[in-house]
Amino acid sequence: MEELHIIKSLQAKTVEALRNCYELEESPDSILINFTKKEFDGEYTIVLFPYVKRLKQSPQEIGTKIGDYLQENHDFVKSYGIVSGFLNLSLSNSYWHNILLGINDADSFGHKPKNGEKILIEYSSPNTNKPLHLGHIRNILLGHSCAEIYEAEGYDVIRTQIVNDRGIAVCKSMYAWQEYGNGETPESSNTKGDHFVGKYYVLFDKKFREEYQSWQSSDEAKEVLINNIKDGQSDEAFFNNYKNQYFNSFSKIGKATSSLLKKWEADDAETVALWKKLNGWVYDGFNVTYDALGVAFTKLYYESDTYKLGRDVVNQGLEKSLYYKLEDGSIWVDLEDAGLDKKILLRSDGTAVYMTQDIGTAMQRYQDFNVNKMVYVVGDEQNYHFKVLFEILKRLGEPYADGLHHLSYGMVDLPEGKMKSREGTVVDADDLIKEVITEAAYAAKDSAVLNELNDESKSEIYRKIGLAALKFQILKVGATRRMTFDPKESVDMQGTTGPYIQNAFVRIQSILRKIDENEGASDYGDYILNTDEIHLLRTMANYPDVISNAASEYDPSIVAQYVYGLAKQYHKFHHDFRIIGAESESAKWFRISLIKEIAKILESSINLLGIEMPERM
RNA sequence: GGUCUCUUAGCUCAACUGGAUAGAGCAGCUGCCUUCUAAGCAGCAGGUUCCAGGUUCGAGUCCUGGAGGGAUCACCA
Repeated sequence: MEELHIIKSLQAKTVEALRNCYELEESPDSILINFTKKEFDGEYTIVLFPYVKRLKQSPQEIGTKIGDYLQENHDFVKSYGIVSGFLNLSLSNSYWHNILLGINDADSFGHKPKNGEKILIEYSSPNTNKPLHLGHIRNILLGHSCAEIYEAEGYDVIRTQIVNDRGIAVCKSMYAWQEYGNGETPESSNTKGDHFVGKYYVLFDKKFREEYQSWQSSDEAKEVLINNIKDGQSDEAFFNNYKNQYFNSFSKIGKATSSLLKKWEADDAETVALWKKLNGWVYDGFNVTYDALGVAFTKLYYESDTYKLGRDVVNQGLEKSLYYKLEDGSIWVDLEDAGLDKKILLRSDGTAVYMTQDIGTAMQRYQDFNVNKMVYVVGDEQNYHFKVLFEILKRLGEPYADGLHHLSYGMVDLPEGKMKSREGTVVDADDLIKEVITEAAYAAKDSAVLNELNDESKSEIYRKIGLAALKFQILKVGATRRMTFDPKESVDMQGTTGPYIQNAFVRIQSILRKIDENEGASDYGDYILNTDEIHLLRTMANYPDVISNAASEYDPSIVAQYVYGLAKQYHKFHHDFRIIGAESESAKWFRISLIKEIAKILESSINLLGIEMPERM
């Protein structure tokens, strides 16, 4: 369906015009074509400035020549107008009819055929010691949406995570549960598993602080204080700083926790069983949240499996003298010629650091899936880490090194400022999901349409609407941007929101339900489109490019802006024009096929954001 | 302090990657439901695009300097 690619086609015709009129060879991509501003006539605008100097003619002259050429040689160009340096083209009525037919014929308009390429996308990747929060939601939605977008673009997509299931944090929950839990379980306490384990993580912290507090008045503490305090430092400031050292050197429960970690690393059966039990609860909890958000994964990677990966690769790098070894045995890579620093890859005791694991994991994934592209959806606080990782993989000559991308998204702030777990301002994912659904139900309480439905259908609709509000609010913001999330706005259902878009779809469905399909569409080929219809078709025809653009930018907000724009255009059209009661039979049937396709594109594009359409609302 | 990054209407965000008079939503004010779903539409008001220079036909967008926020500079992950 090349004909549907209006801009590409116009670029090609413009190249042809420049060649035939001026013997000027231009590449199609260099021809700048925009949507015509609404205050001027026309649909597409060719920017003429670039040729003014080279052709030594005025924009008026160049525009006239190209305009005349296009009009004479390509009958789909109906007319043109020149305003300052812009050549505005109007396309013919039959051309727009063909566009609509083409969209209708397309199997799944906007989606590209399989291109045989694979892409792996890593997202979510939580720690297993506390429940998911608002920050994870942004991560998950971005990752899931990118996966959908790449699938639409023709890729095979592997959705994955690296679950941070090991380390001292997990052991804290384990210790606290063992010590204070009295055998309590998520079932016995009727608590979601991740929240249950998170409770013990918090409890650990509380117990530790209590222990630390009382230790501070001991003789031992006084001695430490006298020997280590800096001039001018208050006792309080000293102890605040000393927390980690206390944990490692003096704390009873700190020692107990470290010993759990050592036993875990030594594969102690009892410890591993405890670890598995708690992590199992956490996973049960996470899965509930993933289900609620409608996301799933192809394969999960666990740090407990991968944390030893990468070490032998480091030794290989050492042999190729990509890396060097210090006297203490630690191994480093020097990336200063790439504008980066020196980075440790193996500790002096021979154990791996985070970077090493990531090298090993990337290789593992390549082995597992033979992918040429890998995307990491990780917050922008790790920008430097990924620069280094990608540079190292490049130097190792990994075959996928050019296909690596860090989808670096900005942190989510609240109107009051940053989320801080210490101050209890972290927005819990499950609470938030529940809240938006409740709010959607509340907003619908007076809806005559919905009140006719049974409870099950109603709550399904509330779920779709509430999640749409939440997801759209997050995804409409450019992925790399830091964003402010106002919970009050997330339950807003008016304006630039998910429900606004759903409503456009629902209004179409409502009309289509009233159509008697048996009546049969009369031929509407002679129907003369009005400006609003042409502009709708122009937006619709742009959908494939929007997907491609969103994919190459790794940015779902491009799709979000698009689908909002289409919904907005439709709402106005719906308000201004009658469809069933149109002024003529041909207008009626043209509009019916038009809105059918609008509905399909609205649904298809909002699905790329992980949002579902209700039939009624 | 070094490096990276951000700053657009009262608030939250756009601006097709250098193109026409910088656009939406929210909040505020005003209209429009016996007519296909008003979770809608239309209107009013709101701007020195942080500041100062530079590049060119043309700058919110590019370059330099400055101000203010954020991130990061571990043998943590």
